[in-house]
Amino acid sequence: MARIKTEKNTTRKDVIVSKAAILFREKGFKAASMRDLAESVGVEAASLYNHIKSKTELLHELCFSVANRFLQKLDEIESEPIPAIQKIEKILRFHIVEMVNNYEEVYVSDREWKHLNDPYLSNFQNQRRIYRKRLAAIIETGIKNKEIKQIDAPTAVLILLHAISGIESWHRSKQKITAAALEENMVTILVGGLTI
Amino acid sequence: MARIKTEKNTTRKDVIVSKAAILFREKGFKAASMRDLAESVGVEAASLYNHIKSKTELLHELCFSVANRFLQKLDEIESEPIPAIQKIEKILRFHIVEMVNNYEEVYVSDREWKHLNDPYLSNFQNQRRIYRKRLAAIIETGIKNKEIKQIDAPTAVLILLHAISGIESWHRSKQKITAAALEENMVTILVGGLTI
DNA sequence: ATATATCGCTAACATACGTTAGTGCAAATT
DNA sequence: AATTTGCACTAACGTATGTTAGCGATATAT
Repeated sequence: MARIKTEKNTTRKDVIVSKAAILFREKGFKAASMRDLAESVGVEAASLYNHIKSKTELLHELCFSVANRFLQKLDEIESEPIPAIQKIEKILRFHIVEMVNNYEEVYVSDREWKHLNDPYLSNFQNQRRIYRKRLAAIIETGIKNKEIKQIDAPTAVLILLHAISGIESWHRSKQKITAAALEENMVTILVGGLTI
Repeated sequence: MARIKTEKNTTRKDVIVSKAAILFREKGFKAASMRDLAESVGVEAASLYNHIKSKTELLHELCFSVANRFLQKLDEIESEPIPAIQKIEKILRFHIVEMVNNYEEVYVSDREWKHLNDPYLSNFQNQRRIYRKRLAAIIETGIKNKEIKQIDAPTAVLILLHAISGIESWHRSKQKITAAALEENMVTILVGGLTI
């Protein structure tokens, strides 16, 4: 009877959640079974339920912890007294760093939220919609101030966010450039594409 | 006993495949059941097997028909005697139009190929890898010819392809700009971001 | 009109799944 | 040292899943 090993300041639940992130990314939420998860944690499937309420709870946990991190950062950046295009660049860099360092969670939150159940589902979708609107508003400001090309702001947001999720391919690729180089390249192309 | 209705030049299998595309996009491959599909086709689940071999066959069909269309177009564009940046723009526009008009299939091919089985899986992954390398090669040429900024070509490819998959959000959004406007905006930002 | 192939139906299968109940050991608390 | 709590185990449940078998009706070909 080997217990789940925890490091300092991590509960057993944390261990399960982060193993779940890996699994959900690899296989997708639906295709990843609780028995898979149990194996990767080193325990029987039923034992997981001493720590979590349900499989979906794992997805909530992942999706909302990521969403909250991004929302908080947006609050912070929005209130800084800097030009719109610099705000966009900061947000972009934050997304990139998050996607590089917290790959599994961020990826799952981005791709698997469909499998949330109501009321969490509509909640998440709302947050997402609002988040994008706030980004679009920053871009609109940048357009008005002639920092940014005259483009459709929602389209620009969509490009930015999805381009970032492309870091998935970087993670999978064999011959990776460094994370720093990746960041600079992405900023060059994307901020360059927006700027007049 | 109502038969599956077919239009001219479409087999009953075609009907099933295209309904499957819709369903696989909505719910994901794993979460979409054959009983769901049967309902959307207007038939009992078992009846589907008079036309298809398996659920996975539906995914093959979708993934490879999309992949082949893109490969063929790339062949065509690669051999045109035009500057690299114009090739990239043409490919970009093709992707956008495909994603707009054949949304369901293209989306499924892009997001659900993980659930293919070998040997189809490795096959598909190979095609994908090669496709991206060919795009990267075009970009490299553009860089050498000083049409394109000095950037990491694979990163540029990753941005382009993933940005395009963002058209998913456009499809879902309530207040859509026109497809033509979407295309122009995307080209402006992305080609603009690459060009010196 | 008759024969044949097509195709949708019902019934059922084996399997995989998420999850619960109940037991007993080991760690934490007193 | 005694007691309580935490946690992993085995066993099993109900349900949903992909798929097959076999029957009968309808459309197609002769």
